[in-house]
Amino acid sequence: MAKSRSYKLLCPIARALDRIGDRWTLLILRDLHAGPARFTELQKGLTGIAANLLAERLTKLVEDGLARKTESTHGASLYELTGLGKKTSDVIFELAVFGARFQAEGVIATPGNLRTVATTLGVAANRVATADMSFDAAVVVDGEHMHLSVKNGQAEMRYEKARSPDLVFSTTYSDLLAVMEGELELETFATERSTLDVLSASKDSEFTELMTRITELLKDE
Amino acid sequence: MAKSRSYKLLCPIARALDRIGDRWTLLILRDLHAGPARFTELQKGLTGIAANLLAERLTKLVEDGLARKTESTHGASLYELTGLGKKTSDVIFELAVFGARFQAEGVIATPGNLRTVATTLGVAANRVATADMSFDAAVVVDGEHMHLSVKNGQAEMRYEKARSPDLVFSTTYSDLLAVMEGELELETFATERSTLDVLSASKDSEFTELMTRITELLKDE
DNA sequence: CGGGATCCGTTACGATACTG
DNA sequence: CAGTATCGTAACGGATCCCG
Repeated sequence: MAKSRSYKLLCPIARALDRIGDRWTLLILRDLHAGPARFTELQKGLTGIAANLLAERLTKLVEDGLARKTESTHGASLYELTGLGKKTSDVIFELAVFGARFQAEGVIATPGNLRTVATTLGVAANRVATADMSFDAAVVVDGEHMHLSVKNGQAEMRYEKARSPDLVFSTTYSDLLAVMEGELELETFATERSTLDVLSASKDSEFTELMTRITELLKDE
Repeated sequence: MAKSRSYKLLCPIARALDRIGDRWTLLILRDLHAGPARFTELQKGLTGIAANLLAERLTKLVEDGLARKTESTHGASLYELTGLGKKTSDVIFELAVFGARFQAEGVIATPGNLRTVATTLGVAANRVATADMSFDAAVVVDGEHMHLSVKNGQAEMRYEKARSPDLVFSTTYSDLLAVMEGELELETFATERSTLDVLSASKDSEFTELMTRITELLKDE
């Protein structure tokens, strides 16, 4: 079971690719970085993946210790990253930064869910979060709920509803992409293309600061 | 020409993988980070790659603007990274860090040349170099010559002979791997398993500091 | 209905051989 | 030396079926 060609080379990069270099594997990890997910949920987010491939990849991720399968109640299996799996966030972040240089081309499939957005924003936020920031934000994109929590210089974005957020930030997927790609001014985006409901005073400036830093991060090519 | 399945997904990570996610592509980039190389030289370093695959991948890298082919004199073609291609160094560095957690397993092929080592050390050095460092080091591993130049907080390792180095550091591939994997103490490595010929005074402490920082970088998992 | 397993046509890979 | 050509094999992709 679980194939995958191995490079069998004595090099850390090759060893990394033997674990996470297979087709789809990094995208599966990407979606898992947004929190535990079920098989069908992953399949929806990874437009076009075949069921057998997703099953194979998940099996290998579990074998390699990057993910774990937790059977919750009545066989409803949940996949989540292990500590080792979470270490891939830096790789994923650098891929996102590199990929942000290119325009989307040709016919593009819309993802079945926005886990991809959650992770991309999450790893970016984690890079720019400062120690003095501390808040819980509900981020709503095209009606899908995400939960960004920042504390102690660490940021984490989960694809789930926030219970008691300090603020609620709402926008659309296309506007978010536009601002990421530099085609929409952050100013316009913040004032006209999104809404920010502040529930807890003084947290909004921290959130705005974080968003500003993220766009700057992607800007310096 | 130049196939490669495309994810066609609206996500920066998928866009990155459409460029550099194909099998072998990241390893080719790895070797190119050690400086311009010829077809056969790349083929030697990438143990096991088929000639047609290497040709296909190089064509695609050129098409995508990550590499360029410079016909020098009598048809002796050289491949080198473009500015865009060099931007992959962060991705490669993070892959190396992640891969360094795993032990080499099973039957492993020895690389035909040590470009892989040059790049791995080079990207690591680039992360830990400080602005006050400035030297040219000749690094010799198993008789293969590399050139590490550090200046203005930037480090670059090339797979070539240094012309006028400030120091010459010699060791073996297996000892280098052992110290990277934490199986050999840096102290033992530096005093017994390698030689350091200082040609220019005061540069040796800078080099030692750099090496210390690299091993520490890989240590904090 | 969620979570796969099985089957099968298509595509990419890998090894070897061959050519300018 | 720098690839191209060929071909068997392995992996992918899509669909269907199955089981709790």
